[in-house]
Amino acid sequence: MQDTITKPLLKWYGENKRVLPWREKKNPYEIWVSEIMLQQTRVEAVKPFYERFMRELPNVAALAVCPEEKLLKLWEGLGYYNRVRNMQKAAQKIMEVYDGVFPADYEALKGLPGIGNYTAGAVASIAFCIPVPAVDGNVLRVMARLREDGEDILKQSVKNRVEAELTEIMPAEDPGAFNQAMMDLGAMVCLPNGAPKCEVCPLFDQCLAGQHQTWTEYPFKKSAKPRRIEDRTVLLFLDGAHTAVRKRPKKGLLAGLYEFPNFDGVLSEQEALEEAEKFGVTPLHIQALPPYKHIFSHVEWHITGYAIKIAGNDVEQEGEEKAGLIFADAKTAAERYAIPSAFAEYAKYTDLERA
DNA sequence: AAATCGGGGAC
DNA sequence: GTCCCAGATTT
Repeated sequence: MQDTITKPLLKWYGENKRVLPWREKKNPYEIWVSEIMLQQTRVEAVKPFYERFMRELPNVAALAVCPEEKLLKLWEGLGYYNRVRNMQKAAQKIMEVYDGVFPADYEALKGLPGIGNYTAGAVASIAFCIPVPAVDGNVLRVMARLREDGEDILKQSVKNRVEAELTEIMPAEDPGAFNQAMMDLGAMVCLPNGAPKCEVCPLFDQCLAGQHQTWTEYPFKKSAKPRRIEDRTVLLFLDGAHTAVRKRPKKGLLAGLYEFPNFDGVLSEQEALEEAEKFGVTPLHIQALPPYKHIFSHVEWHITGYAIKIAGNDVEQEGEEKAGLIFADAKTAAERYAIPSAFAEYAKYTDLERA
């Protein structure tokens, strides 16, 4: 039973595997960084972030002591920002508890912040040749189709069962290749949307969904709860040289990142001007900006934007803080502060008055 | 078990 | 619009 899957799979992998930056080397740090970035994130999206991150922070020691602002800039636009904060906590733990050496142990890896079953399996198998499975969305899809298993793949019980099944058939020689082969198969052949390429699949002969052409039914996922919609109003303060940003709270959505001042609900021009005055600036003119819809996983922001020209003498110096706002040159702000996409959308209007 | 946490590409 | 991506953590 084992060979009917592993043999053709590994043969296919040897001939078709993708060339990826993190596959060139096998040191645990490089594997780990790639796996964290790849959580819920497509390979093509990760590539440029990975190259830059490895250049700036080439080892555990460098990551452990990196200032948070720099860390967030390196992650800016990648999303799920707790990933990088957890990664730094893990780096610090490795320095302190493991004397700077990555633990070559599955359970020890799972004990590091941000490393769950999947990532522990991936790092253990790829970097340390430990025969443990790495079950991600690709693997769950491949397995559901192979078995025509209609259970909800989001259920923990299903993940546990798939892990157990794979543990039985894992080859001891190169478990990393086996795990990556399953994932490459899911990403390149057993496609999530549209028709899978069953005609080139090395596992077609043992795939029930392939044989019965029932692949549209697998994997099954309980439909997600609809996102709630929130109205927000963003204010872009402009005095000809500066714009205003502020740091978001330490917890919750986009924690610790920077934003343009914004408010719950849809503010009228009058209300926006009143809010502006509370910051101690003198609004001279207000202009509506194009509305923008930003979609997160579980919430959707419908954003109303205003550009508000303020008196030039409101801001006396670069980087000045005033009522919780940081006034800075737009270009400087972009270089210094991590601004997530929802707000970066409005950064393109910072030179509005010069137009 | 359900909710939270980003962003973007493919259809 | 929908789906889903080399998921983990908190509630």
